[in-house]
Amino acid sequence: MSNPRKPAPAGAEHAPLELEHFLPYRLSILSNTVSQAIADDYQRKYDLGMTEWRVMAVLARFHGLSAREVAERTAMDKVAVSRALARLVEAGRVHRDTHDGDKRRSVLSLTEAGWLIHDDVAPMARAREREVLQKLDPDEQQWLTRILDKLQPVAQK
Amino acid sequence: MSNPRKPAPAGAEHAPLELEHFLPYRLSILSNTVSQAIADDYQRKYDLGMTEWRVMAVLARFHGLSAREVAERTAMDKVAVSRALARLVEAGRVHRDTHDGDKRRSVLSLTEAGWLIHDDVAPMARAREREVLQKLDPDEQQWLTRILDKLQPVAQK
DNA sequence: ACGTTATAGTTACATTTGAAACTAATAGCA
DNA sequence: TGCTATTAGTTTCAAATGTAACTATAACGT
Repeated sequence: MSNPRKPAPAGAEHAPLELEHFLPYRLSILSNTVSQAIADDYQRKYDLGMTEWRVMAVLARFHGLSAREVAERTAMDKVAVSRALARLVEAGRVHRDTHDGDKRRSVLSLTEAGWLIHDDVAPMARAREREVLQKLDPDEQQWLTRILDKLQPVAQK
Repeated sequence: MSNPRKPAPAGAEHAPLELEHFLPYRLSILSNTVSQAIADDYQRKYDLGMTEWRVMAVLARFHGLSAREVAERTAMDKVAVSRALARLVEAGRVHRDTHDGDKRRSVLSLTEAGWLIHDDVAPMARAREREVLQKLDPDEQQWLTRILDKLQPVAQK
């Protein structure tokens, strides 16, 4: 497999973008690869989408959230959350009650079945994360955390 | 707006995932935000999708690529490339020839109109990237590059 | 209490995306 | 040469996603 090099443009006053050094491009590939690797673990096994898994993850931490609160915690929009919840409730993985003083709000929690799935998937997800992080030296890991912390506010519009 | 804290689960032997510290989750939000910020610049102005822009970017650097080679260089799959090219050719932004010795292959290049768009969008994209990077100190920028270099192989399956 | 405005959540529609099947052309090999 | 396997690229169908409109309930101001 010889590398099929192609010549750069003739005139070359065009300053084309070098995709492979372009931050947004690199981030997007890395992000997709990492997320996909994890999703592969549970997608087939439980017929569970990434959005559904994220909803389950926050419901595992916070009891009795409303759909809107789930949306905040997952950085998903309310339509995506609504759809994920519809599937999760249908599948008997999430229980949906109505708030006492406000009939608009739902009160959400994992069911027994939901917990079983969570307790299987969460360790797998953590293990995958570890696999990725172990490609980095400890100091690189720390810098990465620090960098993500700094860029986080950019992401939270 | 008081922070609506909710109690952690009672039993607490479930070890739920803390999404906001979970690498894949953070990467995905950051990646989406950054890419979207850039895409907003050209999406409306030129009715140009991110996939189409990426195709244009590699065609600006490498002349006469085939669709498959574009797919390799953009890390997109061939179906996505095929669709992006269909739109670009239709819009008169990319010229599609057939390879001399192999009638299956296309030989692609930007048209005059394509170059005009490229020369407008590329600097905008670079400027946005700079905006993001300037949130980081110089040493953090260097670490980020180094970290991405190290994780790159993970992403290139 | 009443009309207006805002909020929680769902539904509907249009667009995007992905996987698999398909077509056309080339390559490999007997 | 002729048969089979590959490769380039497109089409098709289903699932995922985004936007806007909609329903129901609650909050607010008078």
